[in-house]
Amino acid sequence: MRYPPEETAEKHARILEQASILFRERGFSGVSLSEIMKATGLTHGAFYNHFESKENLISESIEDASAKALDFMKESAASGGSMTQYVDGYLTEQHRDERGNGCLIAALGSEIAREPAAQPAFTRHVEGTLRGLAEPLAKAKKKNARRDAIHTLSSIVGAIILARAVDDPELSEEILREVRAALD
Amino acid sequence: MRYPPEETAEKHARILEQASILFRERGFSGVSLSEIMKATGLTHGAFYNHFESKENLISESIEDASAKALDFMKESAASGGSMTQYVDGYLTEQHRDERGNGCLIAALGSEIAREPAAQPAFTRHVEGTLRGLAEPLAKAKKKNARRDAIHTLSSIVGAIILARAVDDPELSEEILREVRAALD
DNA sequence: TGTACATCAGTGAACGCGCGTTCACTGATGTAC
DNA sequence: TGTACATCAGTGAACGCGCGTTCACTGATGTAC
Repeated sequence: MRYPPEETAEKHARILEQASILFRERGFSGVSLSEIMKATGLTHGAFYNHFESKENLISESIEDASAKALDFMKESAASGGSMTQYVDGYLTEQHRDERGNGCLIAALGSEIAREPAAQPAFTRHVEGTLRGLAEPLAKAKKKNARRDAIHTLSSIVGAIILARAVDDPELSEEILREVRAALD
Repeated sequence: MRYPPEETAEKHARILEQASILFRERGFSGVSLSEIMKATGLTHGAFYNHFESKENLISESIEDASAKALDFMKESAASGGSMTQYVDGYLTEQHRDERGNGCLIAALGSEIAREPAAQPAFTRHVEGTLRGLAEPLAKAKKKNARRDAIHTLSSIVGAIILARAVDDPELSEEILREVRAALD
């Protein structure tokens, strides 16, 4: 059945959005195309009208999620948000528990190395995030802006991964709290 | 065919070792039991003479790899190794490229949250690593030994994950170098 | 010490299952005249 | 403006494949007498 073009484009966007949420929640191999299509409200067969393959969807969904995340970062920087504010918002229990809508790097970082198709978009995302962190520091005439951005990003990504991996709620909270304190 | 008990125990240990290498290289769902058994020099059917299930193997292999890693850490601390030395050895291109023999936390951290069976052993491993990092600091009468250990572990885990994920060799080296510099 | 039998860690075929992908078919939308 | 046809994004059955797991069978080792 044929559909109006804007409806098709909207479905394409919805597939990308659901895919990027589910991938962050359960990893690339932990989510099937059927699940993604069901979450979009379609059946699995329709997938290939929108994408060439699962690999293709993976890289497009990272591109999409990255663009949204970098836009968000720029907005918050434009409205005067500091790096400390960004860090404090990042290292929260809410972010820890909302994998699907959270940081791409923390959710998929260790799987990206095994998905060559996703690496270019992911690398651009990391570089964009580093620039977003370093820019305000450089403007404030801080020394070592780039180094601080790299170290801060490594710290908060590592901290969220540890806080998510660990079984013990107290240890998990301690990790978030102490890394927040260390970076303030 | 029956085998001498020591031979059976040795095969059990070899399965654990190969599994922990392959899991670190390609993730839990990226490795099949057949591959692990082939790496051990056996056929897949023999697996169930040694383990109850794949889930069971996952948690035992983490326990095993954790014990080895913590032993190594204690030895290097006993022979006078400082935290800075540990960090500098951790943030190397060699460690980045040798996933299979490298840090458990960096290789599997973001997958552990989806493998409940593996969480208890992993949590003990994180706690043990933090203690191994904090102890020398506390002995040297440093303030905030625990906080520094948590922040340092988060930083180096995050840095290795970023350095592995990124496509661009220069950026990858820059991440390792700058986080080393920031922690010295 | 020798014989008979139980044990049990191997082998490899077979199982059901879910996956990514393909395909024949449907029918509303857009286009040509 | 009305009719005839091409388009194409859906549906859902079907494909081959690799997975985790099971099972009948094998035969050297350990045990009982």
